[in-house]
Amino acid sequence: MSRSERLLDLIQCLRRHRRPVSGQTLANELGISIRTLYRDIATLQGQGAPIEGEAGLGYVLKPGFMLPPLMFSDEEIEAIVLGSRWVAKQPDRRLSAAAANALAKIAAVLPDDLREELDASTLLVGPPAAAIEGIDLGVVRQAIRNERKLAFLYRDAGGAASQRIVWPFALGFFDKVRVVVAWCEMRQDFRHFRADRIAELNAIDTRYPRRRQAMLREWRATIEKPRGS
Amino acid sequence: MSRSERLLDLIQCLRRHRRPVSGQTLANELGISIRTLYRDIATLQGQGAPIEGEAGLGYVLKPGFMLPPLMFSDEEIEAIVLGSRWVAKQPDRRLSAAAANALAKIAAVLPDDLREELDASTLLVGPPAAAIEGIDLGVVRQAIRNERKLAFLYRDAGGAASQRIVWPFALGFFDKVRVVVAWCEMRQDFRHFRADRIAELNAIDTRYPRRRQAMLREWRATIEKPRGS
DNA sequence: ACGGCTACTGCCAGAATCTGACAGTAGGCT
DNA sequence: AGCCTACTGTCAGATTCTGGCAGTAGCCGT
Repeated sequence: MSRSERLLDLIQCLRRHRRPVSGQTLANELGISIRTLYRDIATLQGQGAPIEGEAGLGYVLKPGFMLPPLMFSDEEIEAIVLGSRWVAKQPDRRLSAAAANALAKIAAVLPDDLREELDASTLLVGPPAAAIEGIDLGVVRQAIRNERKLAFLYRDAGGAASQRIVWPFALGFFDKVRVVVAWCEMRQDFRHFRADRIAELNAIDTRYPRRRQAMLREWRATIEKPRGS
Repeated sequence: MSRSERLLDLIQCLRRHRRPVSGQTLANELGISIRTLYRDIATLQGQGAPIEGEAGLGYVLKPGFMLPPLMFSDEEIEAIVLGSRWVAKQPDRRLSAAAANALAKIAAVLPDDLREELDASTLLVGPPAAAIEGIDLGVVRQAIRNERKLAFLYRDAGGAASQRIVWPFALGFFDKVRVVVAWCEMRQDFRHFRADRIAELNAIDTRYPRRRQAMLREWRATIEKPRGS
């Protein structure tokens, strides 16, 4: 196996183990000596891979995704750029910043003439959906990722307000509104909450008792065979 | 310079030259012998790069973008995936297919557990903006890329129809409608055309006399200091 | 404070790979 | 027919990679 292939394999190995791994273990998995492993790690770090080693513990790959070399067609890259621009205009600040960063990273590796074409690109996205949301959707996304409960004050369509504790598992992006999809403890059922009607949002540190993916599947089943509308 | 770096350089070289380049030229640019160049080309082709060589002509890189290894944070990859999903739901069939392909390519290189997370991802995009456009926006995008004229029948807000010949240079994606931005030969001015009011679209094979980017800049200047609205 | 585990570096000889040169085949272009 | 080019095989020398050894330093539990 060539060295460059092995370096990619090494990243995959590090991703498999979430906890710190000793260099010796990695060397065994790759079939190389410990000395060579140290050299490989140094090479990867030199190329910017966020690998951390601590004496007495082992190596960890800081969260992040290393994409290996990939081929995209013109239209595929156009699609990615257009999509990222759309996300960049969303009101969710953290996500929008992430989209802008991703765009910058992609632009940075394109040759000059193509970068210009992207900068002055011909696919434009309309103005941000001017939904004024008082809450930070980043909190919601984090709660979803970590399967944590959320508490907030909800003002429904009629104007009546109620305090809710919910188990969030999805976030929907519609034309004008963003919707938190969650299990509502009060109603004991799946409910959708428009982000612009949520106030006093607080993350609760307790994990909710079900798996996010299972809830998502169940919820999908209920909306895919609708009986009413 | 290490071999793997040189391979990336080789791709950049091929991208710079749009027309076929002889192997000898490339070898000179990279400072290697012609024999080694052949080996490098073979290696790249083995890794899937779309390089074509023809005897008597030279090498061409088929259009497409090879992205070198890139690091993205969790949120950046979430942003890219969400954006691509949005594009995948757009009515422009070719672009939407491209977005789906790009998503598949990204998913293919992620380790299993992360791929699952993406598949059952928690960021959803609402139903496609149900604008029924009778025309193929792919034709418009291609005309923009190649700086070619377009002819179509346009029905304006009042219902009056007129035959137009325009120089398209941008495509705007708004909440519900897509808008072609172009110089209108009839009005001798910049005009916006809603895609759902365009009929009998035909690409014309003649190039329009101005540069797309210059028109885009000029048009931007006119809308950034609006006097009316 | 101690020993065990680990990350990390410098060094060196053998192994593996890469490289350039030459010779030769085959295909496109004028 | 002649020129340019892509491509392959072979081989010796240059380059790089690799594994083992020795040594330094940091984290950990006892």
